[in-house]
Amino acid sequence: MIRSYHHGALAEAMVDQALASVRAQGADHVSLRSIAQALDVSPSAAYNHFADKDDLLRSVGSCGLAALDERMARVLAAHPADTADAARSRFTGLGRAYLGFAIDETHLFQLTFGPICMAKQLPPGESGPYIKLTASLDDLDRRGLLKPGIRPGLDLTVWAATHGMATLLVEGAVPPESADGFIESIANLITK
Amino acid sequence: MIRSYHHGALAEAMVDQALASVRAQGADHVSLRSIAQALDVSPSAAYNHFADKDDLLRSVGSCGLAALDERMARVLAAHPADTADAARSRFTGLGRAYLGFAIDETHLFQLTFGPICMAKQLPPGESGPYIKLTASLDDLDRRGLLKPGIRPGLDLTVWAATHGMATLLVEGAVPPESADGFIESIANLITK
DNA sequence: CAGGGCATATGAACGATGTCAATATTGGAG
DNA sequence: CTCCAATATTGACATCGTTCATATGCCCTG
Repeated sequence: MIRSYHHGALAEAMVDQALASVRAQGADHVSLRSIAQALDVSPSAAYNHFADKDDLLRSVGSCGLAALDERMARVLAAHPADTADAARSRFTGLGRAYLGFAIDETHLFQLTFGPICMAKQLPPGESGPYIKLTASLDDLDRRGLLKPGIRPGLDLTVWAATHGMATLLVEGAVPPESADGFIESIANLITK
Repeated sequence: MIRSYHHGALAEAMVDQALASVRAQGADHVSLRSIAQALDVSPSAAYNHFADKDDLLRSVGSCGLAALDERMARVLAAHPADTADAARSRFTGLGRAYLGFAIDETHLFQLTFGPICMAKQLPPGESGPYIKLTASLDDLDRRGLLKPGIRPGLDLTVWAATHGMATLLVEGAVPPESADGFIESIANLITK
């Protein structure tokens, strides 16, 4: 089939194209129609695979979350897990990966953690990034590297701090150079 | 003039109406046309006073920032500034005001700190809320209540943390009940 | 192999939106 | 009183998300 009437894998193709468009222009400036046009498909074809434009964007957001998770996974794979120094490196590495994602993939970050995707999606407590954060804090705690008595609720505190810094970076409220210092600052606050 | 041809104060009226609409439905679901219709004015009348829809929304965002600043100012006015205990109360009070604004005025918060308003606006380092935060940290520092050596860069760290928690609250990623515990957790991390 | 059903795509249409150009109205300064 | 500049209107355009009726073709049944 040279150019079959049926596309065959429209769903994936649309997510891919939407992902590229979001990366390039940001979710607000991406139209269903332009995505369809890029795939040589009629605009209404999308509705066989997605309920909404928002439904499609949510799929793109999942890719964003996966991309972030992969960055964090790479950090864990790169650092050995044995020494105590490594425990701290793993923690700061995870933080830098989070902020790096925000800096490198501004638009995708905005979609992934924006209102469209956050509503009606899995509780972030079960997402890969959050689990990795929790595990890293547990690791620090097990080795006695945390300041005493601060472990309860620390997940949320650190997550909020990192996520907040990421949004400030994304909005240009703060220059990218401040990212590393911020991570170091967090690490200094929670470790002895 | 009973119903003059000219409105007379369209600019302010549109900001007021837009503010109300944003509070009710969120900035994404507010249209220029509906605002104009609510004021019995033609849609294009707006363009005598605002360059864009975004330009109008930026004015609404300024109101949001002002509302937040007022909440924080009320906290400072309510707490006496003399005792050392009060210094800590002022700090946590400021944080609670910030999160309270996010919880009570979800939509307005999203607009005020969203991409539309953050771009092309005053650097947040000069905004009322940020200045109040800095002053509060200086106060704690002056009284020797901060952990030693952490003051440099603390503004950014605390701001990011609080702002991050606010966005998580706003997106429903975290329940409102966790707000107070979060503030306490931050205070415990930075004070002796 | 024939044929029919079902998932998939099309096309035209609707209502709404942001924006602009041309025109009309008015209050107030000279 | 007259005329101007500010302000509003009208009408139009392109674009958007979405829906409905219709067309297409692949696979499964007989």
